[in-house]
Amino acid sequence: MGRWEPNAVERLQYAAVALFLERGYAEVTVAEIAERAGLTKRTFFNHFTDKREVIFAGAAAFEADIVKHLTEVHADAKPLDAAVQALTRGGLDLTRYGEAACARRQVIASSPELQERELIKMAALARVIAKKLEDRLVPGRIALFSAQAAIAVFTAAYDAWIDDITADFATLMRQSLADMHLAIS
Amino acid sequence: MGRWEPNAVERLQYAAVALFLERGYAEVTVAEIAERAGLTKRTFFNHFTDKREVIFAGAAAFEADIVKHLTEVHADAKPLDAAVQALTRGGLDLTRYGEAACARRQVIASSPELQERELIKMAALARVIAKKLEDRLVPGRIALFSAQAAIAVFTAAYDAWIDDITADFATLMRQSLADMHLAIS
DNA sequence: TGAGTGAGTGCACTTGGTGCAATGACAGTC
DNA sequence: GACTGTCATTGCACCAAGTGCACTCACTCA
Repeated sequence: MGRWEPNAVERLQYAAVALFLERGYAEVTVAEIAERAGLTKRTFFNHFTDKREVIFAGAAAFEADIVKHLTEVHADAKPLDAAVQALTRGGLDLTRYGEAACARRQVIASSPELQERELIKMAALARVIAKKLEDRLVPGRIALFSAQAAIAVFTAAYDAWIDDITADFATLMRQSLADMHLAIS
Repeated sequence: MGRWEPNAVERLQYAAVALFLERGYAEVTVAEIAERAGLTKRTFFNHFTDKREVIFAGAAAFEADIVKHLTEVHADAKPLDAAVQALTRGGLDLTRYGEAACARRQVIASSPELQERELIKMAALARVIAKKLEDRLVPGRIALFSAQAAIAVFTAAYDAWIDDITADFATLMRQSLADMHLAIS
């Protein structure tokens, strides 16, 4: 593979997921990922700030997608409902990448280091959602609680969807939200 | 300081917090922490699995404390109320260590790495609480949502208490819980 | 007094991660 | 066709986190 093959980032992500599935996150070195992608360790760190990040490169796009959906939700929706609607639409966008999503989820589930990173990405997403809710004049703490609850609803629904990839994601979200209401009531 | 001075773990924790406050988490090496504690880097890693963990050594005790309080909550309390009561009592136990808690919080707030670790500790605590709620015959997903909501309530109240260490923690928890109910309703 | 225990140590090693200078494929310009 | 600039990629040296293993040595107890 020549020095100037295109799509270095995609090749690194693909190689990383494949190797993590084969041998487990901790057993794979960055040098091995880079080698499989026909690149070097130095190039890996030009594209990703650390080893975990190769799995979370899509998070920024997902966050942007959620924010876009959130701006399109009817202005007088209650904050929790607004956040849940945006996450439902964002989740539906994700369901296009079914098999890749499963592989990714499996890798994350196998490594505490990756779970840490996922939690902080979700926490950051919650803060962004909360900020957008504040733009709708929702008080700060109510906005944050709504966003956090919506993220919890989304995470539960997404896990359920990974368990049965043929299920309808919007339905899973409705069920998850109903359970959240039962839990808080 | 001789080789057999007692309280190696406490000395390492104390040295770590002091150095992190002085120069920031990332700028301090494990070797420096160990040196200030009169020990070596190797000994540090005999006591803590990694550099972050020196800040979270108390988490296991806190978790055990919460579980104990939870078992003492009246059996027919609603799951969210049960979890919130247990976390309120656990939080009150924490308020004894006021100044140390502030320093710790400040260190964590200054480092994304430490925030990641804190999030996973809280997520683990939520799972433990959820499991105990399931022992009360609360359905799995309701239990998890209740526990996560209670943790969110606790975190908000704890942050408020750090802002004003003279405030009554139980009152802050009540206010935080009320806001959570407003957010979900 | 001598064996055993266990906390602490020294050392070599792997791996994640960074700074810096060099390379070389490509585009555009004269 | 030579010249120039750009930028992804690379090589290299280096630091710090973390580990395995053998060793030391203060203390205990028979």
